[in-house]
Amino acid sequence: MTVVTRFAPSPTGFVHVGSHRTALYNYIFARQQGGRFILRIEDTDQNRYVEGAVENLLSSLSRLGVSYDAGPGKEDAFGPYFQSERLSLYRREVEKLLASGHAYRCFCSAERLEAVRNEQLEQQVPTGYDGACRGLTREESDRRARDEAFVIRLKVPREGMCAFHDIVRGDVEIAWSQIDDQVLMKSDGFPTYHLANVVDDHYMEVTHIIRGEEWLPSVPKHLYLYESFGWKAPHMAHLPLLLNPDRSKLSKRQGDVAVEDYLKKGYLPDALNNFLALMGWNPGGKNEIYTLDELIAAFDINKITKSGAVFDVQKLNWMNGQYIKTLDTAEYLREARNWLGTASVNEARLDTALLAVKTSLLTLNEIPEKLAVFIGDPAEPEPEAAEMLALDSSQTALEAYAELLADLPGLTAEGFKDVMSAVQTRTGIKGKMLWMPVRIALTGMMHGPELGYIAEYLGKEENIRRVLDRIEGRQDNRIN
RNA sequence: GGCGCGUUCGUCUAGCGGUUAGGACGCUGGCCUCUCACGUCGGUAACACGGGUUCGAGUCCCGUACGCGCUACCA
Repeated sequence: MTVVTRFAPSPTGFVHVGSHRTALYNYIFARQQGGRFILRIEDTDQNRYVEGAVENLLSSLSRLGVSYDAGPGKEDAFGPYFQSERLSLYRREVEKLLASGHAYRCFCSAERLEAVRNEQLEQQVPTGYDGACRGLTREESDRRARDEAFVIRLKVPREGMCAFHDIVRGDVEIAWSQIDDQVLMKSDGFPTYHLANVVDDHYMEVTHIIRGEEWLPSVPKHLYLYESFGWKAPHMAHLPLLLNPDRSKLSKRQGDVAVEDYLKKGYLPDALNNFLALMGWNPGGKNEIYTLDELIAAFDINKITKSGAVFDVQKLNWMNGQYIKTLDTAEYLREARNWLGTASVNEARLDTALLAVKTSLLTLNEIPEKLAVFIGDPAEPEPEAAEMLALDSSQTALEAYAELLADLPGLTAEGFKDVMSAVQTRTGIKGKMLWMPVRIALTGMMHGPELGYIAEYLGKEENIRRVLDRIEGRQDNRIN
């Protein structure tokens, strides 16, 4: 039997990183098993419709390289893949349940339901439907259905235990007495998640349901539905939640949660996938860096972690930095040029500057600030830097540097090292005492990217000009 | 409140009865003939608690505590 997994989000906004992790696991498992991965849009709640949410979802998946075999825009015999386009199917199926006595019509008003609920809350007893319509005869139900609004509820067993196996949790037991007579069909004719997901998973031949832990408590309802229909239930794996640093469920209040937010900040898709895949599953061993293909090869659905995982941005940052470093020059340059923002860098030498900051980047959006050292006039030296500059040896070094440079046709990062060696040979000044004065003269600062890159970026003339500016008593005696 | 799930360094985790409890991030020290970063070599730090079972428990069982989830005509 070929494995079929599905990612079934409801289009209510942006793609949460936790949702993306779920999508990833479904995708990775299907690919690994040589199976199919499908995308189904669970748009059964008309009140939660959000403009553009589907488009956003699709683009998010595509940007992260998670492709589906069937779904929106990729229809096949098992579609359509929008639940809102499958309403007649749900109605047909729920009729079967009504006929077999596994479900019943409920005519209770929203007001009555609320009153019941308040009463239960007050009495401190478990809340849930009180079963008022559960015992209605078929005749009475049919009669009232002609002119009264109703919902259809599942008639769950009242006694005994529901035991099932979850790939992540192992054996789980829940008493049927704890399960409510869940609404399957709303009064607006739309199915609830519970009905729709069971019907669709069956007809779409889904073999493995991989979803968030929040669904674990409703498994009995789903299992009862499968049983009532006479269908075989898929295997299930309920994933641990992603958490905030304070261990509450990952939420907007404590940072970014949308995949798109991270993309906007300059995180690479591969890094994001890698990081998310390792939240809840781990191959063991020293390595933490895995491409999507490597994840597919290494993944083991039986080794998914049980406990929630705190989303640690620091580790994501590190991982993203690792991915940036492994980008080859052409790829990096192409990507980096999209992140210049308003930084006005010398177009002709842009690549030199970009390459100079490559290893120091954690995220691509740091590029403008990292490039600042290359732009405009050198900064005014801090006291410590000015002090260093004033040293006799510094002055000697700078003079030698300017003179030796003047004899050269041009300046490259490589040539810069040669000049520095020559300065050392001539003056005997070396190490920090040699490099610092030059760095300060060129940039005004004591920190920054590798000096050779900066020297190359500025060019011979500008090097000489800046150095001479820092030689005392020589301000009026420029070489240019 | 009820039910369910969970609990190994600060964080992500390895461990599947006998280990000096391993790795990664972070933090930190050294090195890399300039700084920072990179890289590299070290260091720091954990089995929630209490009972069992066993020659032996992070690993199995029970309880307690704490955390989280569910408890809708939302998913």
